[in-house]
Amino acid sequence: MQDLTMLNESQQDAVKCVDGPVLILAGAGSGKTKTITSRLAYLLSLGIPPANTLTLTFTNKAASEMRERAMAMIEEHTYPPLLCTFHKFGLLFLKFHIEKIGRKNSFVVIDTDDKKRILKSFSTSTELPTGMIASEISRYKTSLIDPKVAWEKAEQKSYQVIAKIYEQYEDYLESNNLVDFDDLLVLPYKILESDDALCEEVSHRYQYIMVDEYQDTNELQYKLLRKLCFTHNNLCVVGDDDQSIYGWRGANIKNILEFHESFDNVKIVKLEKNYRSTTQILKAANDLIEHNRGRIGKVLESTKGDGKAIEVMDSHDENQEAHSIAKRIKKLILSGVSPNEIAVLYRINALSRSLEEGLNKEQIPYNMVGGVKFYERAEVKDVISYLRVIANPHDDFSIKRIINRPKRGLGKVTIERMIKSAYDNRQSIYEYITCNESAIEKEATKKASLALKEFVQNIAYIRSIQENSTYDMIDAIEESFAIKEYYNNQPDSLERISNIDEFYGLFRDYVKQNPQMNVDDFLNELALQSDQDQIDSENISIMSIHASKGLEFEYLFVIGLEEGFFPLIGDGSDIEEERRLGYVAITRAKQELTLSFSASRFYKGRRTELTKSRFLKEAGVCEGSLIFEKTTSFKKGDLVKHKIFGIGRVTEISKVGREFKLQINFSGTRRDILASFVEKI
DNA sequence: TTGTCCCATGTTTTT
DNA sequence: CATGGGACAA
Repeated sequence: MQDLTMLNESQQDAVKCVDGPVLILAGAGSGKTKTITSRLAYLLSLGIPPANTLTLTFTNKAASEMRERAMAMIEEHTYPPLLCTFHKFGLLFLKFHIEKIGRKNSFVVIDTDDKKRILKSFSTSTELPTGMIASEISRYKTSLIDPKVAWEKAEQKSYQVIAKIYEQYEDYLESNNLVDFDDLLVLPYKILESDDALCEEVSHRYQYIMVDEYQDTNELQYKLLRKLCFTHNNLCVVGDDDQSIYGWRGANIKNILEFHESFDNVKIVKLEKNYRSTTQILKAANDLIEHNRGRIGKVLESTKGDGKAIEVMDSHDENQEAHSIAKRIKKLILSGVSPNEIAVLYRINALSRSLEEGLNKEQIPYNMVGGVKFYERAEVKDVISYLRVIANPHDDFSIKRIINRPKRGLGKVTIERMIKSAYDNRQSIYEYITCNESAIEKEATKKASLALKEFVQNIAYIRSIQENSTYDMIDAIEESFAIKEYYNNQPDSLERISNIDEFYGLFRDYVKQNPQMNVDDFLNELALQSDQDQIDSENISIMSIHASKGLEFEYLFVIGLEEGFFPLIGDGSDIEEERRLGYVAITRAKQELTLSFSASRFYKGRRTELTKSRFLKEAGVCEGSLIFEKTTSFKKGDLVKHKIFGIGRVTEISKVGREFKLQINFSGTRRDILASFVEKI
């Protein structure tokens, strides 16, 4: 029997509830991962075969962390339980069952960027932004609304347009045997729904299901889970309604709020003991989240003692803010704090710029989490497209990406014409080029048709190498297509080339370690991979609050606590979700928390005056009105610059209403000017 | 076909 | 400010 003495009472409760639906409300820092992994180990120790369990997470990072911790607890010879992301599960499922809906299991998984490219290639005339079309389509798909219904339901013209594009998109995916991220959940659901026998078999197979971060599940994931557990309802979901911060991308907080009504005899276990933060920090978090109405309700209790008071820092502008934070961080590091115990969080990525400058000035190395993902960089995606074409030359989608990269003298017109001819001939682009040499010579310039001929020959050549050795393929690719050479003459060449090399290395490693897998498997696995796990343990971290979920730091700074920035106000913004975001931010801190706001910021090309965030007051860390009590960083004697009058020196400072008026000496002429019109130099 | 310049635009992000 | 996309010239 699994040893549970390391767990507190409620954690043990959660672990021991094996049968039936269980909701574990796990507050921030309450030992959630420990509880889930212990529960998994406990299930196995009861004699439940590992293959009959299924544990689902949202990110690969969470999945691997859990796997690691669970494996440490269970006996070594045990067959590993299935523990993966929702999407990986969908991928595995489709590999086995996609043929039931008349598709081949050699499908290719496309990412968001691919999706947008496809959509862009359709919408020749619409003014609708591609991103918006993409997210609407995603919404339709995850709500199981097919294009026809979408069209019928569309009242506005723009939604009719979207419905049409949606239809075209679905046809495109099917005819090219592509699968997008939504399909990884939608298609398994559709298959299960149309095949009761299979549904029963699958449900029977996964006798014990656990879901992590349940507050982030969407409608479709809920439905899928219902299918998976319908014969037994042994479903254990773990989450925190106060940490639901992905509503904007379809997460449905109702899933967790109404879990006890959706299933019969739900057992609820609350984990409210917090092992992470001091009482002061938790009090602020509790006070803040208290202001939300739509929540189950729980109060975190600290085990770490009172701690230091939360500090509220105010600055004149973002540069001063960055400077002060950099100096504080420097002091912490000099006093012996390890840099990896320090982090700075922000609500929107745009705020990172000034922060980075401030850290650079103090020569503090930092590690920015998030940003452009490795596998999403243009140069890496180019190489991936080459691999896809080599694996399957009829992959028109990937051919289109690389056909003129490196530049082969093919223009938009030539390519379009060729695609159309290929389409009319019912051939793939590759087939068309190989079989219709004479037609191409008529359609394209001499240079272009020669280039095309060489292109398909090279592909065929590499395919022949691949049959003998996948490993040697890389050299042949680089030799034939000179992708690195191409990027050599582009901006950021050094970085791009090293990314390509890194990717080549990854591919070689994969081939070595999985000799039985083919290129397709590698590519599909890649599509589901993100690379945020490489947090550099040597440096301090800076990241968005979203990216900080699940992490913790001894010393934490949160910047940009101003109305409009945090809470962020805009269309589609939800004040309760903003508040939950604030809750997530605060609960990342273990020992010391500093909240910072600035009287003004330079954003979207203009300087805006700001008032401090209502969250400061709601968290009880800042008394007084929301109207920002202005300060000025100008001193008598400062050199300042005015757009018209040029450089001058401050001789007098006074207050006019809530503004500051400076008397400035511009080479002998004294003028009264409002502080916001001059810059310090 | 490709390179350059100007204008519009501007959350959060995983799979 | 900084980036991307469209228009236009070479």
